Amino acid sequence: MLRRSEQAPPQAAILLATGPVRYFAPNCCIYMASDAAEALFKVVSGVVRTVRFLQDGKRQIDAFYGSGDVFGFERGAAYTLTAEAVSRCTVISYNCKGLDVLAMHNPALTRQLYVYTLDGLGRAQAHAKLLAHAGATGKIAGFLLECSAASGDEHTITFAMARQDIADYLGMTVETVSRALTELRKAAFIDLISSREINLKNVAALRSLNS
Amino acid sequence: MLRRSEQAPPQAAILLATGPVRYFAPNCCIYMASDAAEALFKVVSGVVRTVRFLQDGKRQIDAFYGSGDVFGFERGAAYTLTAEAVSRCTVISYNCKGLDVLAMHNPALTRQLYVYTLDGLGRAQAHAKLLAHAGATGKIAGFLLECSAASGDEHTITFAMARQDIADYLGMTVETVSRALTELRKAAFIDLISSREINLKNVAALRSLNS
DNA sequence: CGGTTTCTTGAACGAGGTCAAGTTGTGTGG
DNA sequence: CCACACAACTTGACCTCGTTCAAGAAACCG
Repeated sequence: MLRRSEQAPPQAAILLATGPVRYFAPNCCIYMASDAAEALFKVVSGVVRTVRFLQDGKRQIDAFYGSGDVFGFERGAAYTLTAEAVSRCTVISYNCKGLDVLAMHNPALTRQLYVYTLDGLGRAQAHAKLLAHAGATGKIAGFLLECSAASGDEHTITFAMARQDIADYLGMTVETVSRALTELRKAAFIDLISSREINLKNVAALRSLNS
Repeated sequence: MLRRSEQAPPQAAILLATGPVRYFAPNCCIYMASDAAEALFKVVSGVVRTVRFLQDGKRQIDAFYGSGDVFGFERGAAYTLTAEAVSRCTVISYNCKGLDVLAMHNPALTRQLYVYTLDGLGRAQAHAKLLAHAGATGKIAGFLLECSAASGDEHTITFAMARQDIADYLGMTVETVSRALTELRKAAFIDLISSREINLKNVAALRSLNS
């Protein structure tokens, strides 16, 4: 998650240029599951999460999106997930119908959409890998590495999200997240600068934990 | 998984028409992780799995593909997963470079690829939902519902895959899979006709377990 | 500075993993 | 067609790890 899209071809500018810009405060809803899927979104700044609410009241986070990432892709006519702002954030929305019309005349745009979807696919597969990975410490290690790769900074991570968000993303409880982090700190693999800021001291060790 | 692609637009025929057909015996390797990602594949008959092998020797199954499904999509130049035949199966391979050339002149084909990728995305998200879902019985219930949706037959499922495959797909052990199935049988939600054939007696109950 | 939320830590419990044995199923050769 | 060998599946007993419940510490905000 938070993986920065690789440098986008010129065509991507179309997406950036044409849609209205919108601002959201933390925890604000961008769209709801079952809403008509009329727009794609591109994150300009801040972090967005897509969420699923289960019958028993539990919450699952499907993905986090950082600047440059595009979200809102749907196979059907309605969103299957809810999108919310994690931090204060800015997104560009792009109307799908308009996009379709444009794509008719612009194969390169269609191709660009295809590549963004591939990004999402890789992201979802990496997420499944983390979830299937037995062991709380390994999951957290993998999550930290994802964050590190997304931020660009190899060694310092600044979380936009709370512990509860991390827990719901990894399918565990806040308590276990906390314990796993202190365990990694005691092993001297990381430093907990503050609750939202972490220093990776031994990336190789984290990588081996994650497999 | 095993979700049958919704009826493909005419353009899909391009994919079907142009590539060489290949046959695989059970457990045969179709491509390996780190191989050059030169082809997409479409399943004609049988079932295929994509697999990830972890350092500790454990195996994760990323997805199952049944007839009509397309697999082999990659963001980069190499496959990140290994594809293997679950049962004896027939697939059509399609060279990616040729596809690129075609797509230049055929926006509809590019769009079709885009839709197939959306399929994969939805599949991966559903998988993540299952994996994050705490509770062995709930996971199995969700898996059975996926299989039922894929097969078309609402009530009878015939597995192509072994228990170990199910376990590696759901991130649990064979023993737990077995126990969860007998639990569902004792609750009279399913009938175990044989080890590879299951009858869903109470779909509503399964659905509520899965949430 | 007080109040609220977030984060961490502790203790007890329970679901799932592990190890081991038994059962069923399948394919092969006599 | 049966006997045998091997693989797949099921079941049981035990133990580990993560959840749950509860309390305390730290950060955030009015």
